[in-house]
Amino acid sequence: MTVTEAAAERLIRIGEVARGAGVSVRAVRYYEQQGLLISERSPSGQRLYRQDAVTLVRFFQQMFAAGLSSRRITELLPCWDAGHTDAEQRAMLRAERDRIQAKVDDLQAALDRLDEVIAITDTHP
Amino acid sequence: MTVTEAAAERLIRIGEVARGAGVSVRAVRYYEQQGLLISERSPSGQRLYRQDAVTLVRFFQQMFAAGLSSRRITELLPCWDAGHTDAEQRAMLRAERDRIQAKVDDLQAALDRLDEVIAITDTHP
DNA sequence: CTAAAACCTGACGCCAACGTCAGAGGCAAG
DNA sequence: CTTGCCTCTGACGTTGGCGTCAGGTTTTAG
Repeated sequence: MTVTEAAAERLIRIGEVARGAGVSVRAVRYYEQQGLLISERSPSGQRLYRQDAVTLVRFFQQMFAAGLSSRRITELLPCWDAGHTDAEQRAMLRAERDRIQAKVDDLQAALDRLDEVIAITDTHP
Repeated sequence: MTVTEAAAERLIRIGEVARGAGVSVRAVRYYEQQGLLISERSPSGQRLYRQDAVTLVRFFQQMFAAGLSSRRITELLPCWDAGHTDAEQRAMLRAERDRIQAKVDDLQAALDRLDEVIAITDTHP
């Protein structure tokens, strides 16, 4: 692989991104609209993404599952991309972390209550 | 306390339920509309709840936080109320339990990723 | 008695992450 | 060439757990 080949990375279309990350094409368009993804356009107007977009979309899914909004994710993306962080971003990171931890605790408590009932209903069928 | 006093339990109005459980009055009405709560009515039409409605509402909040829908909760309420469970209900209980467990795992993974970044950004300020 | 606080029934609004439909191009294979 | 799949823009629909406003009755405190 030459340097010029490395520079001219292979670009992929939206369908490949979607299949690769296990989401819908619509979702990928939505992410781009929200500023989470950027794409070049082919002469005919089709979106062309870098290959790491797949990894990125998986990461978005994980953050969504953790309750972060797309807006919050865009605000925190520089922390990954560039390693750049200011005080505000570090504060947001910790706030989100604490929120998720609290959520984990809540879920664990709910889980315990369900397990109680399951134990009871299994011994009284 | 006599038997008749015990039978004629003190009933509370919707505001007391809401304050007691830390939710809005609107939320309590919504729960009733969804079949999660039952109430008698005063001659003038005001809702009168049993005192344990407060505990019940707190429980609903916990289940909502765990991702159960009001519909699902109504389907599982007999498991608490009467201790009655059929095969279908036991299956739902386990399904919800597994779903919550999976969610906990997802959140934990997200938490770990955030902690990674926090560690990095704290050492590279 | 009266004024404030609490309650009632509708009914519309909200938000976020998409789903879905319509109508119109674009692109490789046989 | 045409068939069939992929992609485009734009825009409305969905879901759930409420918030909120309107306009009216009831209860309670002083």
